[in-house]
Amino acid sequence: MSTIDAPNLVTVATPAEPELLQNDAYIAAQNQVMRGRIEKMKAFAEEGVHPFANGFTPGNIAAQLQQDYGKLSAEELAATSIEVSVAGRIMAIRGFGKASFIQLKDRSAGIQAHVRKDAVGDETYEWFKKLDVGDIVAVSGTLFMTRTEELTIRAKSFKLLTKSLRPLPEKWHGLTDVETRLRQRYVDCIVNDDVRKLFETRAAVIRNIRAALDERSFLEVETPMMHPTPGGAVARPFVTHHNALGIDLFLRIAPELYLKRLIVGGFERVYEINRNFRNEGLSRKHNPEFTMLEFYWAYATYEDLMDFTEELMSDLCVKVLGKDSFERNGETVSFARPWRRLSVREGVSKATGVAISDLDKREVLETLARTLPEPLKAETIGNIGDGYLLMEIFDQKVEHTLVQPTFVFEYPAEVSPLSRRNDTAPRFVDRFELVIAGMEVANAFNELNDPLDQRQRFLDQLEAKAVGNEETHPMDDDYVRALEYGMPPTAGEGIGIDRLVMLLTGAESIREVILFPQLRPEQP
RNA sequence: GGGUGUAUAGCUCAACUGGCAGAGCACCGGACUCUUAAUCCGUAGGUUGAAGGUUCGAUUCCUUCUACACCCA
Repeated sequence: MSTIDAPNLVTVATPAEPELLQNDAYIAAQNQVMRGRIEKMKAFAEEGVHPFANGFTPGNIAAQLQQDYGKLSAEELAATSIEVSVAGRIMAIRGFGKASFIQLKDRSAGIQAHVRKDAVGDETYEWFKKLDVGDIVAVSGTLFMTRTEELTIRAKSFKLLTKSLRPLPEKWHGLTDVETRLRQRYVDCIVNDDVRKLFETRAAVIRNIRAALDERSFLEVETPMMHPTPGGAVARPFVTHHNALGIDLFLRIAPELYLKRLIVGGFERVYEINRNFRNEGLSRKHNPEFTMLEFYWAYATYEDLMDFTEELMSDLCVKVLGKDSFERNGETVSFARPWRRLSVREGVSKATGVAISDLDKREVLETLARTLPEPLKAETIGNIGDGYLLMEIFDQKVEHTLVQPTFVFEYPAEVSPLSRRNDTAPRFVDRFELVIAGMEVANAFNELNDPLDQRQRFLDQLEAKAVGNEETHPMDDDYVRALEYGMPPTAGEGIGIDRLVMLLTGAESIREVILFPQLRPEQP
């Protein structure tokens, strides 16, 4: 157990003083509170107390102390005389003249300390009174229980570790302004415990997914983030430039084609959890960089992936939330298996009242497309194929109505340039998307491994682009070359980690589950 | 890209129809040795997001810009 050397506050003879500390103009430019804290910092430094001391190792963390001793009675605790030391940020100071309570917070939890003048000495107590909410300090002493039954450290000594110059937000209302919370996420994390919890949950989600895949002999790999050809999805990429090579590169929009190259390479089961970048609008569901899991599984089918996804996610839900359901927008979303499986045409048929067989008729699709909530322009309708029309109708009429986890399958081949065709209905591909609470959470399919079909699909995409469709996939000759060596029959899936975390944490916006979401630069 | 709204002290918010810019908390000073938003007394703290305009006078009305939120594309 570490102890704090007395005298408590003196750590070095004379701390080096930054030039700005002597710059009156700089100090005068700060607000009242900061000026006061800079003056205190100066006073500490002048007395040889380093305001940014180093080299203290806490012997305990608050949560462990609370767990081990928080339930003992005052008498039991008094009998033990436990010596502890903690380090943390001062979140509150309640002074009573010759004694004070301070509330500390470390990475694990909060704990209270009681500092008495007669216990630490007059001089030390005078220094103690110069501490501010926000300062980071070390405290050592013995544990006792207050009359209100709060576990408390009876301070024998304390030490300033880090002087805080900026005041924290108000203790009662806290920090609520969304812009400030996101721009100064560090402050958000200091004062909003829910935010810290959310990101612990996020880490648990990723940890559990990784464990589930590792258990099943999937190999975690890292593929390029900078692509010469932006592929694996259809989205506008960010462009960057490599000086030495003299070429433009694209931040990846998906790792898919590289992971499948690795299936060709013989790994058979691979996954990657990392960022994708898409140069598109920002919204509650979209951040330009977002985290995807993609995994590829040789000798499995997309039906195997439905089973696996159900299992993975319902287990994950129980591990993270302790139950297999949660509330969202006033409805209970249940992750209990099995999950609904719905074909695109079935969904559209139910939503529109049109018979499934009629959804193969061009004029029926065109009529539906003209009567959507956001009707397609006549020009657009004329330019796009049946599959695009069908999916547009599905997206507008069906997707947002799917609250419970639903595997939507039977996608048109023309909107799925990388998926394997269905053996009995080659207009469609063996693909599903998982929709939960109206959000696309996963996308999976049997991988197209026929190199000739793949080349033709890329060519079809080029043709679609030539007639004005902006959302098309570019040709990737090397990927086709890889397929020409032979890729075993494989199913692959992508899961949007941010959206999954949104569901499991109740977050309404993707920005809440990303530590530093993209914002416009602040005004200077 | 379009529409609506918001921007005032470190934080959370007021300021009626255009008439001296305020409160709570935090800060600073004082009292107080079991508090939990501690309490009590006192002081101080402002480029009202930015730039223009109207007016005797603008936080308030007008224009433009910036950021953020929500809705839509």
